[in-house]
Order: sequence, then structure tokens, then C-alpha cells
Amino acid sequence: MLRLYNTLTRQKEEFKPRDPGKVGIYVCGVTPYAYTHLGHARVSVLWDVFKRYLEYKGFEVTLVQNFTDVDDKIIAKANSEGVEAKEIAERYIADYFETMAALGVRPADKYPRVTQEIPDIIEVIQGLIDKGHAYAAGGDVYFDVSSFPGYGKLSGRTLEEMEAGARVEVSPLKRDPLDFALWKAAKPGEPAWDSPWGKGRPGWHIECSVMSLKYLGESFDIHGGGLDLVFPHHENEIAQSEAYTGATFARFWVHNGMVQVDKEKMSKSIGNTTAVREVIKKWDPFLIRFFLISTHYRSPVNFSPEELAAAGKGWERLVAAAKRLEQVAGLKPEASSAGSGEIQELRELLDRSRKRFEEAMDDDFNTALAISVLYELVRGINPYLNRALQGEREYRSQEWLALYAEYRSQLSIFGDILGIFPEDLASRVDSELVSGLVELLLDIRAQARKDKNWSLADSIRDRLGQLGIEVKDGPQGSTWELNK
RNA sequence: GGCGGCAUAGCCAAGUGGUAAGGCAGGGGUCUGCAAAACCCUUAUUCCCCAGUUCGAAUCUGGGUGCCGCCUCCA
Repeated sequence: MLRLYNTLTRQKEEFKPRDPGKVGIYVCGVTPYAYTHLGHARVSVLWDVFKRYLEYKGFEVTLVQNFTDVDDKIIAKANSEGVEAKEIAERYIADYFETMAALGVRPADKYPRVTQEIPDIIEVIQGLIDKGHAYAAGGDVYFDVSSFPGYGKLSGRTLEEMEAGARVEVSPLKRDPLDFALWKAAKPGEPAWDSPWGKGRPGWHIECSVMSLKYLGESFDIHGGGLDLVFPHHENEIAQSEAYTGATFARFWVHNGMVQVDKEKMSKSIGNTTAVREVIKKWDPFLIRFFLISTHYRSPVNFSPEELAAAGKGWERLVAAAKRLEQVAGLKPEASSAGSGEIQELRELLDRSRKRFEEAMDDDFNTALAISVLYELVRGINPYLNRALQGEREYRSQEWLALYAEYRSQLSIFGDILGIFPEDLASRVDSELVSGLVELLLDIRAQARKDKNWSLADSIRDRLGQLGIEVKDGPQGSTWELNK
């Protein structure tokens, strides 16, 4: 049973989908006017993992993530470069897709864009006017906050409190300072579409209401996004949508914590963003994923090279174990008696791990706890893998090889859900020919070592090292590992 | 100023009433021609402080301190 923290109720609730077996998710995507940064990466990686886990649980998941491809920032950027707004949006949308591919994020099911949904948006705005929830003023259209009694229920504040805050934008066209724009009249030179209120473009919040309702329907299951969107964006989405349909907008609101730098939020307006395209030049993209999910999604995660390096050490241990499991899968069984007691214990560890992994993920997607299960698995099997790879015959029996195969499969299932293992792990590790040749060289080297011919032994190790094959000597023999 | 959240070892980080997961770093060890890896042991009598509830609290309540987010664009 999956339990999810719902921002709306501020507690964990049992998750039951609207339609049995199916889950509809809408996640607020990016405004493409700058390179994709780690904050964007966190949201996307998170929902990629959540979707994979829900699919593992047997749900059919529809994930919708939008692009806000027209807004003030895009227009400003376009003006400063002397190009069309569309060109700016296209450039950074392309960067977003490239970044996501590098991070192993599987594509969402639908990526709607504001500029391609204008007629639907106009229809909803007109509907809101007709129902008395919105009013046109000077070519703009504003949502009348006072007409929606539930305003403030997501962010937990009342109209009075917000009025007192007094940092809201004052516009002479608004009846109330808290009213927000559904439609903005075009200024000269801005991208604009025809509408009943004259040329203009949609306000920021209306797109998400329109697109989520269009692609997921009323009362869809989960609406996600960064914690910084709770107010005003998501609050406004609820007001518009529920005023329009009269039905609950989204059933679960799931918000992730911010990526921080020096304990401060990473954001474009502060100017402390780190573009993912730069980060992955120095760090493995799968380590970035691992790092981003090694903290619970609702907590902030601080980004620094030191913390990334520390996480990297642990991650490398998991990857190394996964590689060893691939290698061992290529061994031929030896006829020898097995240590059945040890095998029994290891099989119990395996069974327990499945349960603990699922319990962790079921508890509000506790990826940090889930990762600890992988470490337990690896710590359990590692000693035996080493013995098998070093040639100890009793650890290469049919029974042991079968157990390794189970571990390999289980680790790969967990790894796939979290997406933390490079996908070409198997192909990198093994082709029969490579294995055979490396084994041959290691046999020769073993003889050289026996003869204390260290220069030959070291030369073989060094030259294999240059080819990316790392040789490691152990008490019973040598093992090897293929690195990038 | 208003609203919300968080404070756990040197660092990162799980844990919402039953006696402190996991990772990194550090120390010790197994192994060892050298190197690397792997594994074992070890590192918080204690969870920001003070009071309270309870047989029992890191976990609940009240007060304090510090940090973060939102109230303007933001994932």
C-alpha cells in the first residue's frame, strides 16, 4: 500500500487512483529561457523514479509535463538577442531533452506547450468569465479571487493574511491586489494571439489548469512540482480549475524540496544555478541521479562537489558489485559441493530485501531508505563473488551460480527503478571473447607472478589497465573489471 | 511583518511513542611482491536548548534558539 504526503492535507495519505490500475500525473515543467539546471533535473529524475516504481507496482501511468514556452522572461531574452521568442524556447527545450536523455530520464507521455493550446485556454477563460469568476479589464482578463471561497487552501493561508503580506503587485486594472491574470494584453512586438479581449497571450497559471484537465481529466491523481510553486502557481491553478469545473482539481499534491547551493535555493533569479550540461562533463550522469535521490524528495538537497564526491564513493561500490554480478553470470559451473547453509542465508537476505525496498518506496517514496537496501544486498553477496571470480571452485557450483543470478536480477530490478546503473553495464562487462582473452592473459600473468617475474606481471596489468581493464589481485587469484 | 518547513555522529542521511538504518571520511584488522578492491570490527548512552505528557519520546505538547522556503519570476 502506497502512502503519499499530500500538501493539501499536510499528512501522508493512502494512495488510491481515480481509475483502478491507472495513475494520471501532471508535473509542472520548465520555462525554457536558460539551460536546464539541477533544480529542474531533480524534479524530472524524481518523477521518473516515481513513475518507474508505480509501473513496477503494476499501475499504468500517464505522466504529463508541460513547457511554458511563452512568458515575460522568454520575451526579454529574445529581445536582448534580437531573435524571435519561439527560437529561444526551442533552443532551451532542446537542451532540456538532451539533458534528460543524458540523465536517463524516460520521456513523459505528453509534453504540452502553451503556444499549442491557445484555443483551449481561451475557451476556459471565457467559461470563467461566464461563470462570474473572472473579468476583462483593459485587454487583460483577471481571475476574481474573492469569488472562490477555497482560495488559500493549498498554501494554508487566508485572504486576510495575504492582504496583510502586502507584497502583491498593484495594478490599477485589478479589483483586488490578489487577483491574477488569466490573459495579458499584448505590448507592441510581443508574441500575441487573437482573443475575444483583443490580441494577447495567456497568463502563467491558466495553461497548467487547461492542459492537465485536457490530458488527464477532472480530479486526476497527482499533481507534482517544486515546493516553490505551491504559492501562487498551484494555489491559482486550483482556484481556476475548480471554479471552472466545480470538481476537485487534483487529488494529491506532491511537492519536492529545493536543490540548494551553500544552503541557499538554486534559482535562476538568484543566479546561482548550475547547468546540468556542465555538471555532466565532470561527473557521471548516473551519479547525479543517485545523488539527487539519496535524500528524501521533500527535503532540500545541497549541491557541492564535496558532497557529490562522497556520494560517488558509495555509488561506485554499488556499480562495481553490479558489474561483478554480470561477470559471474558468464562463469561455467564447476562440479563441487555447495555451502548450502550460506546459500540459504543469502536467499533469505534476498527475500527480505525485496520486502524492505517496497516498504521504503511505499512510504512516501523513501528513496534514501530504499538505497540502503541495495547496500545490504551488495555487502551480503560481495565476499562470495570475489571468491568465485578468484577461481575458488566451491563458489562456482551450480547452486552458487544460480544464487548469483538471483542477486543479479534483483539488483538490476532495484537499479532500474532508481535508474542508478549505467544502462550498458552488461555489454560493457562481457563478451565471451573478451573474457576468454583476459582470462588467458591473467593465467600467463599468474605464472609470471609465481616465477616472481614482477616486471612481466606488472606490464600485463598496466597494459590491460590502459585498455580499461583493471586487474586486482586477491589471495586466491586475480579478478578483473572493465571500466570506461 | 505573515504563513509553512527543518534542526540526528567530523560530513551526508533514514527513522512520528518502545529503547538510534545506510553512506562518506577516520581508527583497527583480514588479504598482500607492489597496487587496487572486497570483507570484518570500530566511531551518537544520545537525536539544538528548556519545561511538560507518558511505564516509556529523537518521535507528542508548550516555550526558546538557529537555519531554510513561500508571500515577486522560479522546479
